[in-house]
Amino acid sequence: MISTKGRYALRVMLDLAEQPQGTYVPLKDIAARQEISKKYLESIVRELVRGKFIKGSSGKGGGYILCRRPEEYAVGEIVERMEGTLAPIACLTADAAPCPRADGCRTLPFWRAFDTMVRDFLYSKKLTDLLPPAR
Amino acid sequence: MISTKGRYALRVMLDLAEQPQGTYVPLKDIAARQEISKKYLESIVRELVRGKFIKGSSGKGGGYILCRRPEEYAVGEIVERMEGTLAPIACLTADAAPCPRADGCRTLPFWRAFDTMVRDFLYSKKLTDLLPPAR
DNA sequence: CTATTTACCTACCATGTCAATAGGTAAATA
DNA sequence: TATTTACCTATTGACATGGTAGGTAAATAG
Repeated sequence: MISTKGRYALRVMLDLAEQPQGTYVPLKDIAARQEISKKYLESIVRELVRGKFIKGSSGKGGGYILCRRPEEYAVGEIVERMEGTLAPIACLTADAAPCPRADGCRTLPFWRAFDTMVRDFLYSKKLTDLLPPAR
Repeated sequence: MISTKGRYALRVMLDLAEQPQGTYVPLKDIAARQEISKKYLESIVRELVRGKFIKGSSGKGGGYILCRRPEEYAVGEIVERMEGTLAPIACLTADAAPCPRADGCRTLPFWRAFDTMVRDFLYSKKLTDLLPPAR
């Protein structure tokens, strides 16, 4: 299951994509629109900043803004960043120790195929694919 | 991430599918072959019995046996049984409370499409698809 | 220069799940 | 009767989840 971190992050990104571009959007407003605790969103948004997905600006008139155009974000990279990995099993994470049973494992090729399918799907979808068509 | 419950259950089912059909296979042997704690496997196997995937027989000469032919099991039903759900988000579980934000939710249709793709994949794969071709 | 607004940071916490282990009882066979 | 096997309940330690509390730093408006 995708945790709230990944799901909320996606909603924040979509919220930003729907605001007038080029202006900073205060987290307070995002929290209100999305009906998510602002305090909790802070930790999520911080991670998005670290991942160079969005940029923050302090002080009056500050807030957050997208670093790229909405169509340049794949849903997969946002979710992957927040969840730490998209791998369905530990054996397929980037830092997984080589498994001695891997050679004869009946399930490994299956999980690999599953992993590939999930990644292809999530990385093929862009932020704009989740937004209403006309502006 | 798929938990060990789902992954181990799949390995147990495949192990049974690879043994001579029609004979009861002791859990001790499965645990040894799969290198999984027999004690832990007990809880997994119990769930498989409850789900009518396998059948147990006590006493000497006892063990576990498949209820159907290997090609009649979808991987998805095994994993779904063990994990409780295949849904990627809580909103899409069978017992989910209706969400008041569902109508305007930008992400719900996306997660629904994701869910459908995952289910289609997992239910299209049969046990025999994970086994070596010739016997 | 002061007040306000905003981002940004560290620490903490309650709850639940995961992955087991411990220690049995019941059933079937040799 | 002894042995083998399934089957059952309870417990545990570690960790992740989904937050909250209470600040500091930066930027702007007045």
